Amino acid sequence: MAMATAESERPARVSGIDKIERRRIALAESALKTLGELGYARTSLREIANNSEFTHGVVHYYFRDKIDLISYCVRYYKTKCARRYDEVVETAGSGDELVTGFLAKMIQTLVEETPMHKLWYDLRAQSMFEEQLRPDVEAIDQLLEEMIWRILSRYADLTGTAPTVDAPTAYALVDGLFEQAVVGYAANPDKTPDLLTDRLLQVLPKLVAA
Amino acid sequence: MAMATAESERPARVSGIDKIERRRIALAESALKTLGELGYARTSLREIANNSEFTHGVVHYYFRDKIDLISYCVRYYKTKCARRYDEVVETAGSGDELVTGFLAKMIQTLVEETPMHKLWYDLRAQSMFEEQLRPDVEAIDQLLEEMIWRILSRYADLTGTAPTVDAPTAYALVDGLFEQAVVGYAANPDKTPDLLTDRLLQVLPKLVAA
DNA sequence: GACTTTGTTTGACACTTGTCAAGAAATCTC
DNA sequence: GAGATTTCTTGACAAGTGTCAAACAAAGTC
Repeated sequence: MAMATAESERPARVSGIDKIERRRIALAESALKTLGELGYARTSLREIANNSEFTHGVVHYYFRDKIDLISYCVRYYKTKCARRYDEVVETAGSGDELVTGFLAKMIQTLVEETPMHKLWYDLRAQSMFEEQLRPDVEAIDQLLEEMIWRILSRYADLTGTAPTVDAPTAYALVDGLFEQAVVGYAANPDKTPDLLTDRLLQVLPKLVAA
Repeated sequence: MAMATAESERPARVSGIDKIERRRIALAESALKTLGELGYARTSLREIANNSEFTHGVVHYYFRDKIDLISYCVRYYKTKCARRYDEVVETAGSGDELVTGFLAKMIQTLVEETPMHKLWYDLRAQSMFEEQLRPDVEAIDQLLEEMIWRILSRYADLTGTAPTVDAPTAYALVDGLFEQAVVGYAANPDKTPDLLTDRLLQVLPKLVAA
């Protein structure tokens, strides 16, 4: 019973670490589901535990505190989302094909993973008030910026042009449109995907030039 | 004791409704101050009351419940922010002058009213989870969109061009850049204003064409 | 087998939250 | 002035929070 307040002490067992990591992932996945539905502010550790196969005590066995859990969730989440368009970027043979594939994937994730995107914008807002979230949020933002930049660069390549904005600008623009769509999706799930497509089609060509 | 003497501050007689409205505004202003600092999630009614000259019971005398207060705050806030650039739009005599004035005002509000902007992005995120906030948030979004559109239209006029994107698109783009700046301002208050200026200068000309 | 380590449940703690109500104080009405 | 009305304070409430720790179960080790 010496480890009740688990500091930086680690159970020195390799297979154990693996098992621990597995549990943490399971907890994180469950937490992400709840977080995506309720948002950061309204999600409690008990609620997370309730929507999982574990009890609320287990959460504290695997995570130091709430921020530690959320932090882990955010980091886990980021590994799943920033490579979403890689295949499209690599396989597209023309500018049009790239744009089409990119838009299709973006609409797909907007529709199928709405809760995750809502959570992301929520967490980014929370990071303005909760310093502990900032590093993780910044890291994801960086990843997303690079993701957009890969797409824009490739698009320029395929169309024999060059980007006319830098990476942070391109990301902010596309992200602005996407966030607008995520927010609007709640009120208008039917129209929103087409609107987003339309708007991106307006904008993308303006971000490159010969 | 203090009764007979100085009453310089107290308005002698105000009609009941007016007085109530005055109190609500005072409460709202106090609440906005606290909300801007702590964010929606971490702001309690008691905290609001503590940072004001009232006690926590008064809040419930003037507002039905918490959402009623926040709602009122949001509506009060919106009346103060969406006309921020009107003077610039009306007085600018050339495209350059308009852009310069617009950028100056935007940087100014970014720096001087950071908490309000943080709160706004927080509240917009919360509205995705809390339905009662949605109507107010939508109304503000609409106002901001119109504000941006007035600027872009005028800019087009002054430069003998026409906008090449529609109003929602223009708003999403500018808002994406501004939100990026608000989030970044916490980590990097020195560089951020210049970066935002630079990025807007990159983008604005692309939103009009002859 | 018995013993130790690891994992889990359960229940408690101290605290904060929104809400409300009873009464005090100030204000208004006559 | 006295009485009625509005405004405010205070204290309480039930519910929910993060956190922790002691009892319990399981698994691993000798």
